[in-house]
Amino acid sequence: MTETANDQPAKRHSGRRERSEKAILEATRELIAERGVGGLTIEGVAARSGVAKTTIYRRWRDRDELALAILIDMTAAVNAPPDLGDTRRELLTFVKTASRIIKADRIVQGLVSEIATEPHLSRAYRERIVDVRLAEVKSAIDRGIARGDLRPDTDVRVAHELLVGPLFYRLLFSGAPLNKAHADQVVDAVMRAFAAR
Amino acid sequence: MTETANDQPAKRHSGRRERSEKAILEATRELIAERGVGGLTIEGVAARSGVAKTTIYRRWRDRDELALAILIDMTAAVNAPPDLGDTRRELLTFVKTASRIIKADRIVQGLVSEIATEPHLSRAYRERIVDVRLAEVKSAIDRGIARGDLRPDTDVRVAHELLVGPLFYRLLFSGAPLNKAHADQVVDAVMRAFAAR
Amino acid sequence: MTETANDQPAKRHSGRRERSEKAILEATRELIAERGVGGLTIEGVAARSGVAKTTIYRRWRDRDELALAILIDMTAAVNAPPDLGDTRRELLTFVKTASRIIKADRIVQGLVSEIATEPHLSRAYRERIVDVRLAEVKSAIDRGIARGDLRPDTDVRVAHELLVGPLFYRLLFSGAPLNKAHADQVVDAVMRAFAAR
Amino acid sequence: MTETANDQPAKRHSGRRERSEKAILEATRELIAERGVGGLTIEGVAARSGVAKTTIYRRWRDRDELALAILIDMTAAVNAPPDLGDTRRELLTFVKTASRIIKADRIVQGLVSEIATEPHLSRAYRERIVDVRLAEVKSAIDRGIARGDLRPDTDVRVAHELLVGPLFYRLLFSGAPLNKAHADQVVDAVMRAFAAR
DNA sequence: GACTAAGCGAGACGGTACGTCGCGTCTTAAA
DNA sequence: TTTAAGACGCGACGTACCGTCTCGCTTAGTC
Repeated sequence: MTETANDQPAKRHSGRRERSEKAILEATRELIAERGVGGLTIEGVAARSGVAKTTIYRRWRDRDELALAILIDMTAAVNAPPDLGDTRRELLTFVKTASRIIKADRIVQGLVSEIATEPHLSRAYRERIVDVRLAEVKSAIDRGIARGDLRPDTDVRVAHELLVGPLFYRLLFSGAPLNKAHADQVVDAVMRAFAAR
Repeated sequence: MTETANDQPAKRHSGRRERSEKAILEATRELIAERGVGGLTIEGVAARSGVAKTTIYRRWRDRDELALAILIDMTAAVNAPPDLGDTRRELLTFVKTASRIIKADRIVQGLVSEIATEPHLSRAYRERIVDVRLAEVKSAIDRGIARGDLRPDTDVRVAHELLVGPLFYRLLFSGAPLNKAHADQVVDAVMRAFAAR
Repeated sequence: MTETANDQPAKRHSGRRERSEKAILEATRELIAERGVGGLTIEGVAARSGVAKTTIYRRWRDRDELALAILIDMTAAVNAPPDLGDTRRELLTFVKTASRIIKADRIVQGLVSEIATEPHLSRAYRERIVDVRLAEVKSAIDRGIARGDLRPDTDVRVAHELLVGPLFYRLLFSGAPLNKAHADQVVDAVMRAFAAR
Repeated sequence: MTETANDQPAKRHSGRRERSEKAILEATRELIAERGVGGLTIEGVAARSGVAKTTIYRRWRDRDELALAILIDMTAAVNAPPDLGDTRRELLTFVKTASRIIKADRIVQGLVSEIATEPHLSRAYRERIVDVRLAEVKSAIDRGIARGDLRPDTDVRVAHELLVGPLFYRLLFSGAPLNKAHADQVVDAVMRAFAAR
């Protein structure tokens, strides 16, 4: 299944589709960055991207789906923390990465209500983000257990919630900063909560 | 019943004001319960309450402020857990109460984006809810420290986030259930994380 | 039921309604005159009149209703031909007036399909125009019968159709001119068709 | 039924062309019958006929041209009334045939505005229909004159208008029925209007 | 019997207008 | 003075079709 010379079988006919999709996503990202998710408008995207409104609606059902696509695109780009040989460092990396992502462009803040409310978006978010993150945490925790750092009965789901829940709480409600110190505190607490012995 | 000179001196405003305010809030609550925060509309409230739109705008700047009033009203109604003589039970009570409240009528889900986004609402939410909850947790934790259950350097803010963060994460993102078992798991983890010695 | 001094009971509150209605109708008339009924657009009317689209839709269900209002307004403005003492001259006056009206601004041409097709508009047109014209013809014919010019069993409805049918046929299909000579020919034919004896 | 060398020599173009044209016209007729001319849509025709939109546009400039093709096709199918030896009967046949045609599928009602409005369609309709009908009436009237039933100076054009004008007026505006009795009344009136002597 | 050009299906695209919703402002008359 | 009533300008929604425009595939008709 190696990619031989003839490798554009997917390029069906024109690249029109791809060109306009790129323009739409770029305009969307710009608008969100400038005015927040609340200022995201299909008409605005159409105007800025030079694409017809209809073309946007041909690909995304509505405003929220478009925003979700951006969100998933941004979020999914991050990879699992590798095996660093140090459980605490791995969890810290995870938390810091998560922090960085959820702060970006205030997209999460603007979309969380729709995600929590529209079954359609809930499912997409869960499958594309929550489950992926969970798997990342699981691999780190499994290594921690193997190293004898964490107790074998550690509940990955709860550990995940304890790691990221505080971040979202600060982001959405308390307004407290998401910084290195906080990440340290959270990881320390989780390490103690699930320490072996 | 003519308006004679000697009116009740305590009846400050008019009575009309209170009557219509009551009607507005009731209609708002009903609409949120029936159709969620997204289905809450000033026009709908006016129609259902028999009050003019103008009257609503006279009291609340906009849709979000009205919804926030309802949210704060509901949330603030809950009181601090009393001294039960048992740190774990006190924290569990706190978590279970918080669970119950945030699930109510899906108001939090519908409003979180606005809360996280509008500085106006952020501040109101922080002062009226976050700080109050934090104080409640603090009193429970202080008692826990005094009893020798928790370490004296326990960071109340982080402890609070670890207690409620998982709830919000489930509510808003993962969709996992908020039940007694989960509350137990979270409280156990926090107890271990901040156990004395 | 005479109009006494106090005669503006209908002027409910502001004249805003009337002002915007006037602006809408004026813009509509202009657009029809410039570009025909086919070029009549709610958005165009809104733009030209400085009135919001919603305000237009508040008064007329859609494009066709608005155009019909203009049509009826124009058409209904004409009155029955008076008793001229001469049957032929009365019928000729009727035909010439009808000619003039139906040519105006090409509104009839643009609307006829909708009138013939939408039950809603059909009924309005019939009640507001057809029946009125019929009554006008009837009074002329009745006088003609009384004068001994026309046969007593003249069918008014058919006579009416014979008088105006040719006009509409020229207007809509054959494109032949609607002028004095044609009016004469038509009236002469009708006079002969229903001559007494 | 294999395609041997000796295909019909007359089969000029390709066969594909004819096949898709047939499919288009059939779908068009069905759509008009089901939903009226207003419900006729190029996209609908393409969908129903299994033909690409492009193919339709290759043959007809737009929606109206396609509809007109159908209209002319239906209307032109009728032939001139033969010499029946009776002027009144011949005119009656003409009127009844015209009645039947113009009621069919409400096509005339739906198209009349376009016919009256688009110079392109006006001309086509005039040449393909009006003039043809006029010739038919002329031959009947010429025979009537020859027979001594009608006056020699009978204006064929006006007679035609008097015969069909009432039909169109009923069809498009008054909504009165097009039936045998009405045809009789119209023909009687025209016979009297142009009777010899 | 193979080659080549026309005809075709598919469907993406920019565009215009639709009719709707709810916003927040404003004006008036009654209470 | 406060209210109910409701008209208004406005911005955006998501939809329906329009007519145009590549694309490659199919299919005759010619060599």
